[in-house]
Amino acid sequence: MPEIAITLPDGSERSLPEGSTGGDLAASIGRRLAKDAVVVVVDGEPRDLAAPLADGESVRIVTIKDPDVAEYLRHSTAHVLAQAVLNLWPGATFAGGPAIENGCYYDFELPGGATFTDEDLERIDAEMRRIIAADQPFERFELPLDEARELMADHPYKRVFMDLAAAGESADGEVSGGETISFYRNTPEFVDMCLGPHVPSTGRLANFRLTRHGGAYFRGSEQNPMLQRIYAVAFPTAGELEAFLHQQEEAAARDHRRLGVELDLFSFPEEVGSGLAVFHPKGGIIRRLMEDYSRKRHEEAGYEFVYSPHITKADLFETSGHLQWFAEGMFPPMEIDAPESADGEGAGTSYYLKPMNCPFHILIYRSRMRSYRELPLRMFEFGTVYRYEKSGVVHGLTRVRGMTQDDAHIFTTKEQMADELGSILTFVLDLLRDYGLDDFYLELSTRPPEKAVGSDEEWEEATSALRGAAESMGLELVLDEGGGAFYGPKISVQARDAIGRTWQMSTIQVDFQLPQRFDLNYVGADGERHRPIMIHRALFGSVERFFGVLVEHYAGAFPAWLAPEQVRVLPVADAHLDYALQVAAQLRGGGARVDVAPADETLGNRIRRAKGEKLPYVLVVGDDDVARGTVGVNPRGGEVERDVPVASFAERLAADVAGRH
RNA sequence: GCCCGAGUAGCUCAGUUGGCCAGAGCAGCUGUCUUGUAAACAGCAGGCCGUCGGUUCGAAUCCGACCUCGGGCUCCA
Repeated sequence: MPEIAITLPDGSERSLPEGSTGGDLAASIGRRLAKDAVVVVVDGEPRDLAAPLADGESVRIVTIKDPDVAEYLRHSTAHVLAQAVLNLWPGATFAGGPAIENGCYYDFELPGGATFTDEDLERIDAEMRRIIAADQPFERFELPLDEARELMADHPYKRVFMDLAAAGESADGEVSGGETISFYRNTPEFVDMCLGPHVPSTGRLANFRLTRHGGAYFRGSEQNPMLQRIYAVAFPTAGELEAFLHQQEEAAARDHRRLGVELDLFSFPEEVGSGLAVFHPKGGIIRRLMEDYSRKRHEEAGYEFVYSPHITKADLFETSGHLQWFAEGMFPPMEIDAPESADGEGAGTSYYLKPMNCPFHILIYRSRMRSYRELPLRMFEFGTVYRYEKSGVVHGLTRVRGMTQDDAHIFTTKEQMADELGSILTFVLDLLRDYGLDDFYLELSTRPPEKAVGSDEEWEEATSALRGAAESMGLELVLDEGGGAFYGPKISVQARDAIGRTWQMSTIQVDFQLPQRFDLNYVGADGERHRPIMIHRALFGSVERFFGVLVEHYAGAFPAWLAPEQVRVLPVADAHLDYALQVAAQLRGGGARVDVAPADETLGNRIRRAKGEKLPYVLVVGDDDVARGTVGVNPRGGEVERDVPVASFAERLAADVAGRH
């Protein structure tokens, strides 16, 4: 029998009979490997274990232990999900079902426009486990386009994918544009169109959980019908699934919406309106400290502070272009002196709530002639803006309709731009670190393919300046090709929090458009007028959002410098109250935020309350302390210490605050 | 904006197929207790059952609209 030669990743060669598959290869190496093999990667291309190998190919066997394997498991899990739904809902049809981070989803259309319920997920889960227990094989086959369309006669969305691919357009990875269409068959009844590869059989899939269901537009467009999507998470091992679910629980316990209520930080009164927050006194302390520190650092970094009103006449946003491009995201206008109240003479004036601060800062710039000697000119404002976010997107403090941006606009010459971008980025990252975030990556968004203002040279110059600044930070840089706004490229800073979630924080955006629209200029050393370049820069993004991120990052346990109440002094009995008040006064004299909880309740209960409120320090004072001038220190997350002199505790607290711990 | 779900006391939740006075725990208040490190005891008070309309002899419960919240899609200048 003729043999083929296969190269393995370690460079060694193996001979196998012609027609051997990846599975045969694994079996020829070892029984254990054959059992653990999931797919093979042939000359860089993933394939099914059952696909025949050819002479001279390089093959890597992907096993259950391989980090790449999750993607295949997830994709195969999606097929099982689809089969389960089609089994349970005769007449249902299905659209796309890709693997995604941590799992997969599948989109369906149920007969009669039905939707899924939570109970349905349980039924589907049970059916999926039945399919997995049956250990159905994934069998690949290919058909020419016309036969493929025939096979999917009952599934119009699948045929849309085929047509898209045939027309050379993106089919969302569901099908490629070749001569034939590939399918996978699990049972005589269930076939799904798919590029593959898949695990050899459904028995390999066990560690999944259905998580959510909801509506989703076909191919993500509001123009298309809404399908019903089911999400699953899936992992190679039960341990990974458990770990993931545990992490989800941990994240839920940190949810700033929940902690905001529990810790009495902020609320969203229904009477005020959706997406409009009020900050309670404890949240107010944190917010003020955040803002104060930011102001101090901005002042040191050469920013000048400006202020602007919350509303303005429509003209300003006509000039800026906001009404042309973003009117949908703005609150509707207030009509002042409308025609009916002005005896029909003349049009009324429209005032808008501002969605951005930049036009105001531009007017300040333009209020007089500017010299190159003034540049870079850095204007900073905690500017409150209002955006009419769509009703379905408002979410806690992270997506609101009224927010305060820590907004700065920097006007520079073209020559200064690169240096300025570098120092802004350094400034931003340093400041974020002071707030306790220290794990970042950067994203560079470049010119969008279609609409864009500014010349190619300008884009190139600004983009490379941004890239240079980003690279000099020594951080991971992700390219977001074509993801920039039409008016200029940008860098966004993504921060990973204490449990590894990423949040988009600061953005640094170059703007070619507004200096033009407002005809900004400065007089250069040559006596000629030149156009400045404008950089938009927000560090927190919005104070509200950053507040929410910090709540989640710290799980509500704010470091001493931000904690609303840093210390609570608990007298053991009434007899020790005077001493407790004295200790509190002494600490307060050093600038600490201290309260005393009198002995109306048991000590244990007062400790419990203070712990629930996540105070950095609880001090207990009794007879011994009164006698010796000491305190008992019960630090958050630490061991109780007795007989600590008040002065040394005060020093410790001061050190915490100074070190932002 | 679209699809699904939910709104009962400050918070977390019970409230059977529509049937008198709507319940609990925690929090709050008042007493008693005076305590050395995560829940002392007793009592009191607290709700137009999200809002408006409808069905009904009768609505927290059924129907509709609206508001708000949660999940998903789209969006996030």
